[in-house]
Amino acid sequence: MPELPEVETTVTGITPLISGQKITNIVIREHRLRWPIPADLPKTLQGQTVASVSRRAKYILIKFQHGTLLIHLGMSGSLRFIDKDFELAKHDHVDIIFNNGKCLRFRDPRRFGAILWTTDEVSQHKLISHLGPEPLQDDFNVDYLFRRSRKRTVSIKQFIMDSKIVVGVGNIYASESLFMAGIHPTRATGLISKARFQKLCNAIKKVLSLAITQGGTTLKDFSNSDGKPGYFKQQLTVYDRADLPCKKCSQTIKHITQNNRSSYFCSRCQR
DNA sequence: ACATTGACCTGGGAGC
DNA sequence: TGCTCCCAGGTCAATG
Repeated sequence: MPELPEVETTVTGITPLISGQKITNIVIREHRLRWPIPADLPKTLQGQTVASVSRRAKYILIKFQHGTLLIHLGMSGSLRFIDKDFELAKHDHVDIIFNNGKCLRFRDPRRFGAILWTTDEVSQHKLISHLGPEPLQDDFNVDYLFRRSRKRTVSIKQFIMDSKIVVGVGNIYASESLFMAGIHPTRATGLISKARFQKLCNAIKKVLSLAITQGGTTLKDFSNSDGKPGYFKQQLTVYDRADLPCKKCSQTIKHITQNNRSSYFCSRCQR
């Protein structure tokens, strides 16, 4: 269930557990993810020590002396830190095994995720180089957002979900942020005032950082066999609340489809 | 450069 | 029970 907060939580969770640990082996049971897992990955990483763990957009970056492992969780991926002999489940595609008997296990039923190796500077990587700023950093601000928005005809929801504009705003948090900012999801991006972009920018930062806080409490135990699906559901103000009353004004929440993705909004609170 | 659409996968739930 | 259909938290590649 990975949006940015889930990825961030995963990174914070596994960092102290795998940093400085030496890989003894990598077991790949299924190579066919979004792109094939490199067949020589076990050979590449055997005996190597984890130098650092970080995140860029929704990519988990595990750095070694001579390169970086890029992991993306796609729609249904997860990483768990467990004993290497922990019972295998369906869709447990990859084990990264450490010399302390522990294991980072990648599970991904839909196989939209990715595990790739690069020896280049990560920021130059094909999947990373075109990405926009991180939403929680200072270069994502109203001036930037307003400048990029001019002459754009797409709806504001599509715009904030465009990773070239800003990374990490997935379908849930797009709806949530637009509600908080009081902006209708179909509104044409190029016609929105700077004042409203200020609200939107603040909302995106607020919604994501709040969700990260929540994720940190519910997913903190990475040795558990299972994550907790829907943990954020109680916090949602509009997402997946079609036909339910708006938490602010009681108006019925509406559901529409934009570019084949669900959008939820309150037609009274959002204009 | 921008906008739109299809593609990649499996699983779960609704409806019959 | 079982079938079909639809939906799902992502994002790249191809096309106009």
